[in-house]
Amino acid sequence: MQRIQMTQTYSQAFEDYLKVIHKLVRRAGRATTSEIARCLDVRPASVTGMLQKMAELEPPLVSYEKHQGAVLTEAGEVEALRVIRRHRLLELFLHEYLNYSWDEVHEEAERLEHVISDKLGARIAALLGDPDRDPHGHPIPSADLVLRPLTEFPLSQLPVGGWGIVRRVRDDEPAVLRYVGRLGLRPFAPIRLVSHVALDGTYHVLVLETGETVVLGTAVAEAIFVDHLSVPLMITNQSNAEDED
Amino acid sequence: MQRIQMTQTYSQAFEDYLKVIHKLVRRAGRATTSEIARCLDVRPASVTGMLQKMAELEPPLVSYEKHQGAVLTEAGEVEALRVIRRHRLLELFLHEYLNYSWDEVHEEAERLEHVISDKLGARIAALLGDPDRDPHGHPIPSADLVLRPLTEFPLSQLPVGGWGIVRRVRDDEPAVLRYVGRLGLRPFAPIRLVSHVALDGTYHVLVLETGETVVLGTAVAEAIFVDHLSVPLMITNQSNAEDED
DNA sequence: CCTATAATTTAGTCATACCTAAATTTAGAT
DNA sequence: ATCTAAATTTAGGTATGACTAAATTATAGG
Ligand SMILES: [Mn+2]
Ligand SMILES: [Mn+2]
Ligand SMILES: [Mn+2]
Ligand SMILES: [Mn+2]
Repeated sequence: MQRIQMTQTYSQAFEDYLKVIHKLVRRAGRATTSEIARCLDVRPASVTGMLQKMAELEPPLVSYEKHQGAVLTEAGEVEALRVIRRHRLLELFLHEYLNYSWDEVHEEAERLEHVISDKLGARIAALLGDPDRDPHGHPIPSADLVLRPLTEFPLSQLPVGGWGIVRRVRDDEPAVLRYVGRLGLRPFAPIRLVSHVALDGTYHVLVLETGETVVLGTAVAEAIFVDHLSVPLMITNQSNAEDED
Repeated sequence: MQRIQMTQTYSQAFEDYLKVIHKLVRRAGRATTSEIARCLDVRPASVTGMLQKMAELEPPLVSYEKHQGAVLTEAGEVEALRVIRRHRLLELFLHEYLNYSWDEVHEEAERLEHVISDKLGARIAALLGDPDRDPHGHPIPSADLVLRPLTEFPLSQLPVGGWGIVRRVRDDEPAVLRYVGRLGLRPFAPIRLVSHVALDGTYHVLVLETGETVVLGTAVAEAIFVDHLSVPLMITNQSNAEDED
């Protein structure tokens, strides 16, 4: 009568490694030991040990050769997307139903993502109407684990004078989110990079909705991702990437 | 600027031990090694090791002497009630907002109870209107961790011919919950123990709302807890205990 | 090609939380 | 009071997933 657990389940640690490797592979083609260590705040020696284990599982979650870093296998990709989907659905759920602000959702989702069942994930998705963006604008993999390709790039790479539309903001620094939110730089906000002052590394950005021009440092300008907008309020596409969460 | 984490946090294993010890101490005055082992489905040797650790923490969570079993300390009682509150709030939340039936909530809550923050617990409680019963009728400790004393006793102890009102049902056996629910034996259902057939251990129970008389075996009759009802639809109190979750 | 530096891996520990098998203690029955 | 059966503890292991220190490998400049 009991249905067999078809879905293999992995430890919290493996799931966090998978998410980080997924992000780094997207960004750079492969995930190096030291980058993984930095992202997870563990020592590189610990990463080596974990990569060896993940590569020797049946099926292997990563393809790994000494000194060459790791990439995800098909199985690893699937698991990574499952965790990412749970994470982003949870973020949106906490935001929409439980009064969480966008700077509070990430930390809570970071723990919940490892313990919710497929059933709960599906119920949350249904309640939210099968959404495709989390509160920071990150794309949510579909139920069949397809992740929309990213076209947006850091605000800091917008040409001076160019218009853009905010697509997403890195979600792992609550203080950045609160600051950026206060400035009106939320997903779908049209902006214009008025100028870039190279000598102090600041970006002067017009926020169309408020009419204000705000001044951003490098850290913040690299945490905000935008698409080109040829004319204000007209949305276009383009390609490039780099991300968080 | 960051608030220091005032609230000590314990491992999942410790939290599950605390819940079980709390239940057993309520039931029998103390929690023995083998009872704890049975409840948690681990070996008694593992329990001894955990009790030793819990007793040596600062502050200790249990008071423990070799061969004498354990009781909760003040700190242990507080932590136990915090986990129990999270568990029962989660059960009700899953039931009310996410379409979980009463036989599905326990398993999911069993994992979530260890990872939700105080903040999330408070948001859920607020959304539910600070409830005092979970879907099985179990009392939810108040925000300041007061647990209403239990007055109900197993249906099997109702005198033959006596009226009762269902107060709660053990929640750890989904099949029992589905069965009992189908019979109409849910919290607040008035019933009457029509007869007890000693020779085959069955209980014949009139369910007032349906008008049906159902026949229960010992296992089910001991999983349903009731209060006396002097006359149908008039509620009274009484004392005794024994429980689950 | 050679070397200095950075990245990575290896080796050896530690803590948590479980296990089995063997030894010990307690309690109940005579 | 003694013995036996049940409960409990001790001893010795396993698997995770972290760490440090030391050894090794890769890479880039000269
Ligand atoms: Mn996580
Ligand atoms: Mn996000
Ligand atoms: Mn639990
Ligand atoms: Mn319950």
